[in-house]
Amino acid sequence: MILVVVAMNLNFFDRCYEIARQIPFGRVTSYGAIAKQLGALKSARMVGYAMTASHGKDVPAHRVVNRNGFLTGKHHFEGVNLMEQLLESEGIEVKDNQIQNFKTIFWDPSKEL
DNA sequence: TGGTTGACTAAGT
DNA sequence: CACTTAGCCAACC
Repeated sequence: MILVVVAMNLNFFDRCYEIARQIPFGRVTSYGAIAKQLGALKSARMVGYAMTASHGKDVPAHRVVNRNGFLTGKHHFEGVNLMEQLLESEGIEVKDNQIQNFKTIFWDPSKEL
């Protein structure tokens, strides 16, 4: 068994990326929802942390916000407006750091994946 | 190498 | 209803 790594499940971070990558265009989800899908509801923090390390990867981190729809991670993007702009370019309305109609465009990975 | 920190959240006081 | 505690765990100092 040389390739133990192959059989190894993806790391927590990588799993976060896998989920985040599947968020549909124009939809958003929360850290907690992703964590829940990973079977680690109480590890929502790690999801957010994973997003911090998601730079350079194919992860639409801007579609992931906290459970209130607030853009708590906007300061981790290049410029405080980038995250907001990306969302708005997808038809998502953002006001005062909060996603409007969050409940409506919320994408629940545990239900729609 | 141990303590602090953080893009979170739910439950308790 | 505002504030605190607890759980999670990698990165950083």
